[in-house]
Amino acid sequence: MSDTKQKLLDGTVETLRTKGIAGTSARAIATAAGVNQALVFYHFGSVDQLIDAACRDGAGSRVDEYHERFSKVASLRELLELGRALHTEESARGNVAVMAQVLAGAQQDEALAPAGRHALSLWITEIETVLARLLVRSPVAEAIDVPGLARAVSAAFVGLELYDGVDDRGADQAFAALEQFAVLIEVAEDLGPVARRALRSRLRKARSKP
Amino acid sequence: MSDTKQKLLDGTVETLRTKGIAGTSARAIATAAGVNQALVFYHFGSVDQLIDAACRDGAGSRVDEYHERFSKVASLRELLELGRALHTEESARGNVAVMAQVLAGAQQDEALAPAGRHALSLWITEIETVLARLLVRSPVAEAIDVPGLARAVSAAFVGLELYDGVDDRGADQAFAALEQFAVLIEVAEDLGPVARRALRSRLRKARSKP
DNA sequence: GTCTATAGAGGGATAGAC
DNA sequence: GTCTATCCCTCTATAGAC
Repeated sequence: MSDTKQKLLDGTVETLRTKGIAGTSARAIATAAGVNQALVFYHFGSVDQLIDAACRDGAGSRVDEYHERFSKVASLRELLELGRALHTEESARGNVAVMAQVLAGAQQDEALAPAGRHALSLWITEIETVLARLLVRSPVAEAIDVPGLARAVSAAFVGLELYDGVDDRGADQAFAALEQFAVLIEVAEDLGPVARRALRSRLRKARSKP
Repeated sequence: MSDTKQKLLDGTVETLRTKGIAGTSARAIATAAGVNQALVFYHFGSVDQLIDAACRDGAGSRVDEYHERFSKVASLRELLELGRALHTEESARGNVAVMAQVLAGAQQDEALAPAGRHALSLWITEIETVLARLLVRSPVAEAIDVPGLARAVSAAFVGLELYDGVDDRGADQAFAALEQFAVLIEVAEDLGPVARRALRSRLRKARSKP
């Protein structure tokens, strides 16, 4: 990867973070990257294609970076704690914010949708793996579709990022409530055999008549 | 409220929905509203101020509209069902999508932040009221901060809206998982006195050493 | 209140020199 | 690969006629 191409990729992430999808133009990106504006089109064809590439590059390297920490998570509470840490760390570096901007742009711009979908899918896969590992043989996993839950958690994370941008105290409160939630599930995980059997039968009943 | 002002408010919502925050210009709004572009500035001063007004107007009337249905919700499962119905109905009319676009824009544009915060706060208040009513005297309410949970739910809803825009099948899966989740909590709500006492003591222990 | 016209900035994209 | 220069478009905002 040539130096200029990487500068443009990094400059795009930077611009999306600081100016949002509405302010991300070829000129703004080139300024952030410290290169000539015409190089956006020479190397990537169009602004949309550059955003696509930058989104994939950024999300890929960031997920790789967090992979080890995900793999060490041993409980739902720890997963929520990692989520909160990730939220804090990434607010500064801005990868979740970038994904939120691309997703917002992708609602109307078909060219951005694949990148947004792909970036989010990387996080979903990571979270799905952890959840599957944590919930194996638990009554919770019997009741809940884990891939679906991973998608809900990932989407919620993006929403919390946007909420944090307009009300950081409210977002803190939301994160705190979710951590209390994790405790609740862990308690359910750890029920004695009698309660567990009762829970299972209740869940079966609820699922058979949805 | 003059006819033109209302046309501009409606046109702004329409434009945010169909073109996103990046494509919402005075000209685009005026075209959608069927009025002259200069009237944006005559009536509202600037595009940002018009978006602010439109966001408040749209969210206010939509929350009013759903208020009765929220007040009739009798269980968490019904709340999730209403959430899913709301998501489906609003995908067409676009108020949640509009809020997502304003929140995305508000990350960088200080002028949009109050409107995004306000619109979301209306939904949060509604959900908080329902949750407080549903969880009164339940072991769940003892463990979880209800205002925080309402914020998490509302933010998650915005994230799911964005996710739906790039992967509607994945979003469906996420909603389904959350509905299964509600069943799980209802089961916990409905434990016998012995299990309930055990749950409480576990929660107390978990909270005392967080 | 509503219109036309326009200033002045910024946008995507390309041609062509180096 | 990189640069300047440029075309043509859209943008916000305002001035001024009606």
